[in-house]
Amino acid sequence: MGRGKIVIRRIDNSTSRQVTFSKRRNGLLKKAKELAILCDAEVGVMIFSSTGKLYDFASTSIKSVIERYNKAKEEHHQFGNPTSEIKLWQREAAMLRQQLQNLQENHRQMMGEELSGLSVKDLQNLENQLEMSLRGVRTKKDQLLMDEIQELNRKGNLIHQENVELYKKVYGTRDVNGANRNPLLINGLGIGEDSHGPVQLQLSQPQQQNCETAGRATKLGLQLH
Amino acid sequence: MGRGKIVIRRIDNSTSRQVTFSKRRNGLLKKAKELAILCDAEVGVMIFSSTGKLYDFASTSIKSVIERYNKAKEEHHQFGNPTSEIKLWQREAAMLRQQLQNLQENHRQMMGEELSGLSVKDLQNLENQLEMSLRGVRTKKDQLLMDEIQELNRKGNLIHQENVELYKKVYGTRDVNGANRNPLLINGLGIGEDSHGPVQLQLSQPQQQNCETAGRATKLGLQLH
DNA sequence: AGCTATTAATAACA
DNA sequence: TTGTTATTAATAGCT
Repeated sequence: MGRGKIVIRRIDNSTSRQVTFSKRRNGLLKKAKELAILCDAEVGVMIFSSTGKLYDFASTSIKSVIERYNKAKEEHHQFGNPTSEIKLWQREAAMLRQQLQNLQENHRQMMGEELSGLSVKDLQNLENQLEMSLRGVRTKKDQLLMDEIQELNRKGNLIHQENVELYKKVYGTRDVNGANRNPLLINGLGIGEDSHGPVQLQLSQPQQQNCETAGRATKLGLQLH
Repeated sequence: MGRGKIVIRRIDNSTSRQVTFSKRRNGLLKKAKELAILCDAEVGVMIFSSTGKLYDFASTSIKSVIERYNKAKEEHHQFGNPTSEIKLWQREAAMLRQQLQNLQENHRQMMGEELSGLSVKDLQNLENQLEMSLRGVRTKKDQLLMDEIQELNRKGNLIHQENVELYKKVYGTRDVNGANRNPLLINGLGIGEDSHGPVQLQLSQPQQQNCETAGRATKLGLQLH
């Protein structure tokens, strides 16, 4: 229900993620409100943004909803009314520490460290993941470089145009394309030796090749057309 | 969004109200799920139908959401109660959360996700790291496979020895090495067709080759010596 | 429970 | 951030 279809998967781009969060959060809260009114239901919604900010809605009150939830689960006073706030924070810290530890172990393995204890199958999975990551990174890098080159071409063309105009002004309309070549750097970048037109740069090959593509020419470089 | 427009007001007809409740409840839960996934948020929804039945969703767990909610509310009213120990634990948790977030971002990049925002240089560094990791993982895997093969060889040799002993017992000392070959699987593994000695297996090449090593033989397999 | 005609939500863009 | 609009998604009214 937008300009395009999307798959439900964490949005990579942080800005888009925030915009979508804001819009969908409002949508969710509105729907919760409507459900409560239309169907005479008691509804509670709690949302924490990835930055930790809280947004909530309750048709009655969050307190009431939580109490009713606890009652329904027959776990009175289990979560709603912590005895010791300090203990609560200690548990939070312990949980975070645990998460951190898990992620750190995972991270070390992805760094190629601490591999003892892994089976051949584990290692194969890790290897596949790394290969996939590598492909992604290389693709992204190639893309950036291509963009850069395109930008350079654009600028080169502008300069070339400018020079052609200048040439006309200096020499009038006579002999613009003929012999008696102007010593001016006609393309504005000073690398197109024989070119009469605008410079065109591009990657001669994908930036990096996977092993599967080995055997083809692999030199990375700029090529003039 | 239906055959006709409706106003948000309690539906009088009990049957319609129940049908609408069922449909919109599913819609709300779906939207909550999507918000959590798309925007990396922690979301909890609790719904009580007018008949008192409970329906809920939580991206983590209702328990976690409620605890976090309580914490957030307490934090907000904490001005009057600056207990030093609580603040200590809060800072600890905040620090851990920060660490976790940093590591998560790093991890996502190593998984080849969320690469927008990285420069070509960043991507090059990441690529180098991934290549290094990949080499480490492959080396470790090769080592494990080599160990496995060595163990198989050891066992194979033991079996071979045993068979030689049995052969001697059956045929006495005559013609142990001569013609009239025994149909017994003399090496105990059934793959050494012409071998007169113990079987020797080994990796013909490193398990995987990096691009740098492309051009050398790359077939993975077992080789008999 | 299914099926559409419609409305509502929202993804992409400005 | 806030608004606009082309599309998709949700769903109201029926079967």
